Order: sequence, then structure tokens, then C-alpha cells
Amino acid sequence: MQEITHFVEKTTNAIADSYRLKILLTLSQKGEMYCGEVQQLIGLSQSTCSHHVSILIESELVASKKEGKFHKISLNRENFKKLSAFFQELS
Amino acid sequence: MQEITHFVEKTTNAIADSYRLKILLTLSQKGEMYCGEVQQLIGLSQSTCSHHVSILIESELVASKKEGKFHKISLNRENFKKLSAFFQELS
DNA sequence: TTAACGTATCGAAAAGTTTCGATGTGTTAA
DNA sequence: TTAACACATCGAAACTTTTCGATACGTTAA
Repeated sequence: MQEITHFVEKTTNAIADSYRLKILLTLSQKGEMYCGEVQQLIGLSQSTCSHHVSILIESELVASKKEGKFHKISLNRENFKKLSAFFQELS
Repeated sequence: MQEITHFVEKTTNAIADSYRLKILLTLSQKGEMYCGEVQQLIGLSQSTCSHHVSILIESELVASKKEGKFHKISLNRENFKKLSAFFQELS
């Protein structure tokens, strides 16, 4: 119980921002993105994009894989399933 | 699309706080609560509890009904269903 | 009608978040 | 080996959220 509430708190906090939600929705469509594309998408500075991406990674809603000098990110769909199930229980 | 992302942003923001999540989970178990019971539950000042409850009400995850001088709150389970469905799409 | 009670609102302090430009780190292409 | 590139980290400014005590508002019991 402790564990799931911590998970929900961390993930909802990560989702509750219009830029980060936009990143998640775009990842859902495109499957994966490089951090540079995130910058194109949300139109903020590089350091701010990096900050938003790192919040998504720390929340474990997004996974990142290093490919040389690029970092490719993608959705961790298992954790969306977990979130969906949690809210289903409340419904 | 615009509408659902606004809904998700507003609701996840409301959920992303340990006190408010505790209120939601307790409402799920008990069905309903008076605001005074919320104060007992989370152990913060009356004005702070009122603030947290009003964020939950504004997010429409919680409904409130006036009963004389009491305010009874309960979950708006339809909106949890909506949230659950949204995350299922991402999973 | 007044006192007491439950809740909301206000104003301010403290804490947390978002954003940026500058700089650091690791990788690759020349 | 160096220059250029992708991304991370730092420090600071601006903004937002959380929290409180004080006070206001609406309801009910005396």
C-alpha cells in the first residue's frame, strides 16, 4: 500500500505539467524520441527540457537508452498500466 | 484532445500530494466524509484542510454536498474511470 | 436573537518548482 | 587530438504551492 501510493504520487506529479504531458503523448504516438526532438516539441531551453525529461525518467514513466551521444527516450508502458489499474480501483 | 489533456493535467495535479491522495483513498473506503473528519485524518490546520479539499473539488475528483452546517464529500467515480481509461490508452 | 459550531477566505511566511544562461561531461567526426 | 555536438548540472531569478493564524460567513441550538 505504502509502495503503490508512493508510486502514484511520484507519477501523477510527473504527469501534472503541460509540457511533460505533451512529451508523454508524443512518445505514445511516435514510440521514441531523442532529447533534441523534445526541445523542438516544447520550445523551451535545452536545460529546461533536460530537467523535464529527467523528472519523467525519475518517475519511471519514461525509460532512456544511450545511443552514443544521443539519448533515446520511450514510454514505460507497464507503469501506465499500473496507474490505470490503480484508478480503476477507485472508480 | 485539448479537453482531455486539460482534465488529466488538473486531476493529476490534484492527486499528486500525499495528503490529498490519503483523502481520496479514505473516501474510496468510507464512501463519504465530513470536512472535520479530513482534519482528523491528515492532522493539519483547519484552513489547510479546507484548501486541500477545495483543490480536490475543483479538480472534480470529489463532489461536495452541503448538509446544514456540514459539508459531506465523496468521490466522483466517473472521473476516476475517465483517468483510468486515459492511462490505459498510453499503456 | 445570540452563542457556538463547521467551513471558507485572507494575508503572509516558508518551501518547492520552473526557467534560464553558463559551464561541465562524454562522444564522434575531422 | 581537437572541434563540434548532445546532454547534464549549477546557480540564480521568478513564480507557485503549502501552511498557518486570524477573521468572516452561514447554520443551528439554546
